[in-house]
Amino acid sequence: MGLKYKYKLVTNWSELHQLVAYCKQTGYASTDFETWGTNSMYLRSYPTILGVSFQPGGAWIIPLAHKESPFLKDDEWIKVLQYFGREVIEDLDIVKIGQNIKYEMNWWYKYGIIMQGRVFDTMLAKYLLDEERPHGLKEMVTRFIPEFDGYDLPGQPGQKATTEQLIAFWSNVPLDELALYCALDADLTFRLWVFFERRLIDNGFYTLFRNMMMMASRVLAEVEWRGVDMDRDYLNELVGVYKIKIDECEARIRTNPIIFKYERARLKDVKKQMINDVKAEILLLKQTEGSDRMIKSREEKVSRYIAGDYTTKKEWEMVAPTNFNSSKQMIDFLFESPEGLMFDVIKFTQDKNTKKETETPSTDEDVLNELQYKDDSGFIKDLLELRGLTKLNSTYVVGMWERLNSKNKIHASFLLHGTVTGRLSSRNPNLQNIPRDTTASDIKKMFITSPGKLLLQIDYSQAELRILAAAAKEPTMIQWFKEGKDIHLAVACKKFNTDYDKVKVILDNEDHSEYIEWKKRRKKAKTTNFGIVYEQSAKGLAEALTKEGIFTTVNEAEEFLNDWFDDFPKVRKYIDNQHRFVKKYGFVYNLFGRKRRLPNVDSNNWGKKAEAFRQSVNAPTQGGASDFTLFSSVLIREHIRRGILPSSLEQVGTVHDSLLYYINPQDIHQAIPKLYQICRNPETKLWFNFEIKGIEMKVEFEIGKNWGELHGYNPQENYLVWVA
DNA sequence: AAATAGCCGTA
DNA sequence: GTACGGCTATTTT
Repeated sequence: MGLKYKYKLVTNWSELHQLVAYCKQTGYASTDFETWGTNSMYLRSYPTILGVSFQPGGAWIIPLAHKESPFLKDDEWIKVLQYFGREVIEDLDIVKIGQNIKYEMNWWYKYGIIMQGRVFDTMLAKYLLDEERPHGLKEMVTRFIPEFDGYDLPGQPGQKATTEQLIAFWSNVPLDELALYCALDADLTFRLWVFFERRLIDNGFYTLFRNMMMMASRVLAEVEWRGVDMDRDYLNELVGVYKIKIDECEARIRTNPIIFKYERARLKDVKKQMINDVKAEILLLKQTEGSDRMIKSREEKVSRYIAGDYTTKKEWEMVAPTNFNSSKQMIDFLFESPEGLMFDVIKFTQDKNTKKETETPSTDEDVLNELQYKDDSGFIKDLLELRGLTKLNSTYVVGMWERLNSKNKIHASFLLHGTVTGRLSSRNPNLQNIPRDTTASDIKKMFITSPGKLLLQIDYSQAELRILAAAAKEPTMIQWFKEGKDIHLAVACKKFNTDYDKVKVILDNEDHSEYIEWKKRRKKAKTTNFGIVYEQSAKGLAEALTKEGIFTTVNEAEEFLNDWFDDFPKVRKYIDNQHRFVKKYGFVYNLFGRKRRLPNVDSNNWGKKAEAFRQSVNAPTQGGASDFTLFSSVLIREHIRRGILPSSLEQVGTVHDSLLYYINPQDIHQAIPKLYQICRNPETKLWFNFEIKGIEMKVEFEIGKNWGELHGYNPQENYLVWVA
């Protein structure tokens, strides 16, 4: 980089006092940890240095557990860190600035420091101002402070580096090198704050930033720090069960005569090809003088191949048994090889950049389901089963097992900047895609509670449709929601011109002659309702319904959609309005003032353009619904802090429109009515200066000992006996 | 070693 | 037909 940049190294307590004094004087502290280990929850991880900037243009460095640190003896660095934490991080009058400050909060937790007072996260500021990735500090510096473009700590291991490589690297970075890098991080973060704060205010995002994003950041830091408890014994059991299931399934496939035949023919071909390749080489070598030795070695190779004697890794790979996890190999077996099944290709995969079909045949679940009818060997059925099992096993069984720490907990990260709509994302692991019990009834049961506690799940029902109805001011839909009707059923009743209460009676009686018919009709309506939110085409809706076991033609789906819009004309109008708006301005807002920029409305690529228009309707709907959930979690935390909700209530997760908590059983009956009030009608007027007219959100409560076995809240229940 | 492709789990 | 993240195989660097 060749930049002249100075930082000040703190080498004794008097300099530390000086630094604290400066922070108090300016009222600002932009901080950045460099650490050994990326996750503060790991017992063995620790911070190596802390960079602190109290004004733009420079930074001080506090060496902590770094091996050149002057505070190594008797772990004095912990006292140093805690002193700075108490004096600065816990000082209500000092503004804390950081890039991804939730991460810093979790490091402070580790040493008993609770970040307090005003907090400013440059990453989340940037996210509100521009929701498209990347949101990294490096990228922001490139964009906004180009004179520092490209600064970095050289020689960092890549993303796939092993633990050993990471240890080797981070244990050996010299203090001066690390300090320079860290100082730049802290200083440049400070400089970004300077104009981000201004821009947030100018663009009308300040309320959303302060009252939602920064508050949620604290909520999620606590969620991550707490982690979720896992049933290790049960998980161990599952590991065994899945291994057996997969082995059996694979054995069934391998002994299938059709595979046997294909495998033999394929290996013969491969071998022939390998030998031919070497023979061609020999022919080529024979034209050159003095290559006798090379020819000799290749002739030996040929005889080795003939004898089936392979030595190199590459050779073994070529003659390896068919890998049923490989879509490439499955394409060969299903569609291309004369020794295989020679099915007609059903569809091709889609290029996600151009949104166009590729030339690669698809072997996804839909395709296999269709092929299953033409396959009498049983292979497709087994392949579908194997796919399902290996997916569940690698991601959720072995995957979770590998993440268990010594306290039988898992600490995921919840990202506030993970999506373009305002939803959260979760990773390491993703706790938002754990299979439901209809997919795999055994997986969710591995998520349990701490001893003596119960799980409490708060669900928003039909959140997106309610938001859509409110945004569109659609009177019929609003009326139905107000009456507490099952919206999907109500839509079905309207469509089939039948009285709602009459159908309700039918659906309460499984033996009724029209029971199945109305079940189907409700499903049809539900799928259509979802389709509306995504702006699905008639073709897409027909496919979706057929997939759900309700065969529908495109014409019929089109009729269904037309009827839907006739019933809810204001929704059609709303969609048109969104399209007009985005065409005019290139962006849309949701109820909370969150912005979705969609420059692709002017794209020359038809597919991208159409997608942008769909997003102009979906983003505010999806984002609005998730903002309600997120805001509820903020309010719940505030009520706990004020003592209005019990302190035993601890959030452990969230999945888009539901919140997951632990709670002491004796607190449940006291907490539920308050939670109901908070979630059903959050104080949006007070905090965000808007109200949704006429619509109240609907929340449901479920309680259980594990995530896989939840039961609806019952005011009469004695939950104390559940933990006995 | 890193990036991409395909598939599939969730709301 | 919106919004994600993880795993595995394969291709690219």
